[in-house]
Amino acid sequence: MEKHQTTIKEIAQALNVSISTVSRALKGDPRIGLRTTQRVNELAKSLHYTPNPAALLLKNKKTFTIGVVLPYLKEEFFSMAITGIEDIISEKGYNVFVSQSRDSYDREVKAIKSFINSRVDGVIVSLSVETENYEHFKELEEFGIPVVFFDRTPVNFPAHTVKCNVLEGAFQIVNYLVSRGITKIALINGAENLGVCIERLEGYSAAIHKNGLTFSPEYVKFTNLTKEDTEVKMLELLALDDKPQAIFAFNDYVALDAMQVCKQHGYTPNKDIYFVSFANLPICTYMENPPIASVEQFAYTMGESAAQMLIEVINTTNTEEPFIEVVLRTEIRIHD
Amino acid sequence: MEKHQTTIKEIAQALNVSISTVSRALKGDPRIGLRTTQRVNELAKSLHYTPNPAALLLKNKKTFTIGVVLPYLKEEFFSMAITGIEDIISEKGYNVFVSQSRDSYDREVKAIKSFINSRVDGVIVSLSVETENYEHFKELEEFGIPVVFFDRTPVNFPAHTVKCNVLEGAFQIVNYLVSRGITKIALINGAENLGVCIERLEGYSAAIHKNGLTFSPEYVKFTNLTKEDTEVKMLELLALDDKPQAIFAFNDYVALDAMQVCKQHGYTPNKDIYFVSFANLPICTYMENPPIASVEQFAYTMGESAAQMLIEVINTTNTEEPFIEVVLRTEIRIHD
DNA sequence: AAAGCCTGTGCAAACGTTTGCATTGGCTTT
DNA sequence: AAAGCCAATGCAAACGTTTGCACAGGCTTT
Repeated sequence: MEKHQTTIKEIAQALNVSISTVSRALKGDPRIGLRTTQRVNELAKSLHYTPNPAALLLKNKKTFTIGVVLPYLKEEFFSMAITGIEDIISEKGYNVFVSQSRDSYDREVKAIKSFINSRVDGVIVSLSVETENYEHFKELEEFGIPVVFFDRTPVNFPAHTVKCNVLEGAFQIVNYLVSRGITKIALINGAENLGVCIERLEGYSAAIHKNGLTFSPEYVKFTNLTKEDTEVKMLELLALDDKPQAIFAFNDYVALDAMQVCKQHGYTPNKDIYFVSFANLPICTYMENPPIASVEQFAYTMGESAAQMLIEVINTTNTEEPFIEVVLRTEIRIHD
Repeated sequence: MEKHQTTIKEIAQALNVSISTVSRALKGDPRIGLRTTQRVNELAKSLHYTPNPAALLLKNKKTFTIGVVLPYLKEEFFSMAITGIEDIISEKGYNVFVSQSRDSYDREVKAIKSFINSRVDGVIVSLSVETENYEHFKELEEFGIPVVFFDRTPVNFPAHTVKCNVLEGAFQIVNYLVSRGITKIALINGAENLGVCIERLEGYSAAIHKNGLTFSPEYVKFTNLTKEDTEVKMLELLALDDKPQAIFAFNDYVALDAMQVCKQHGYTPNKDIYFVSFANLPICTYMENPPIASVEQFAYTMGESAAQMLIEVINTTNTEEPFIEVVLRTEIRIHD
């Protein structure tokens, strides 16, 4: 009903001073007399005055809004990351637009365009599996909107990034398996266009070689992360003459999907076939049979760190800064 | 680097016409000549013109932005609901601000205040467990910002709401247990100030009475939804002389926490003690031992429906509309 | 007592749009 | 050939702020 929003002008009229006096009084400008400043602030408070953000933007060219595009909120890794982002960003007085790409390139592009339209001050992205083309981020650049990528970062496209040391994590976890006497280790990786997948593969093969094992291409599968595709790839592994003793999965979701296939075919996960993965989702603590080890991803920290970095970049006037890359340390967790 | 954003004014100068002509041409005003309209649109496109939202807001008093506050994104119910919201809202050209209350009243209030500051066109809320006081929503009302509540709706506070028929669902699921010959049924409910909890209790006791069983107060517990509190309440139930044969949990998360306590004390869930719950999270399909039955919550549909309702309310000029209440039908799912 | 100097305030332009109300000029009427 | 008309366009105010500059009046200097 009371659709009315108080303006500076009304305060000015009520107090019989000029608009500029009110404006200055509200931000504590020392040129305004103490008495006036007080009266203005009191009235503003009692009238529930809040500055109109549109007017501010028009003057300041700043929306105090950032956009976040990530694959799926329902994946605990991402919902935790966004919590980290939210905590940092809201502390600095910003708001967060959230958009899910659901691993679709088109949705990701649409989200970015919409962020451009609403003139966000910056964008945080974790790429969809489908994304191979980075034109939409170049467009962002043309508008002077900075971007920070986290976890799923682009390949051959210099940018501000936050990720964990995937290569090292993959290396360590494969090493761990070998140390337990397991030598036939398969990898169910994500799509090859994601940097994090390439690094997993590199870490995996480095560990294989370092331990004097032979790298078998038929042990390396790529899934597009859907349950269906993961099932297909797992079945292929089970159909091999020389079945793997352990599966290193792209993340816990892939591991869970793969484990189901095992069960359906009479194998007991982590007994007949061991599983390890990336992510270490809290939800796994509820499982009967979680992967026996996983590489911690520090989702919350990654979100915080990306947000922190974005704020810094936004506040940097010098536009020709070099790109910042943060790599979080690696930790592997043993679950049994 | 190219921080510049094209304005209508620049297009006007380049084409040697007035600003108003450009403005009208861009929106296809029939008063502008075909030739001019074409030239304007071409240039606008090649210059990547997008209208400045601040200027639009200043004129139209509309941000095409809505705010969503909900407890935890990491709970699958909420992340699915927000997907439904996003789908509807983005289709209508709106953007979504997301904020998590993490079941804290203070955070919820802060989120609402921040939405007021940024002049969102509407707000969708699912209450925190702590919320008993609705002043912050009254403030929203004073600013003429409509609110729609979903799932966790307020008590004794008339508002637009979307929820499922919790009472009926609770009734049916308790009935189901009784039909399997189980008569000693405990309820681990959420906090009493949430309407959805009151309804669970009502449905539970209705089913108890209808089946001629006696209602035992010591079988009814309230948890603040934290793992710790749920554990305490579950232990209390296990300590009873007359232990319950089945637990009806507030939702799947509470059920999972309670089941862990069972296991730690040597009881096998769904064998020694049966579990049923609300929510039916997809993640439960990965569990060894999911609750044997759950009440479907239709998270995505609820989100869609809330968003749809909000858009309608926003577009209603008549501010004195009665409050709309949508109640989704109930379905229970049997898992064994 | 004139000159200068603070202190406190106001004016008006600017930000990028939209829109009610002119204004222009060519064409059709009579 | 004057009057009138319509199509096409332009002017300027308004939305709520910020801010460089100007101004008034009282006070201190000489």
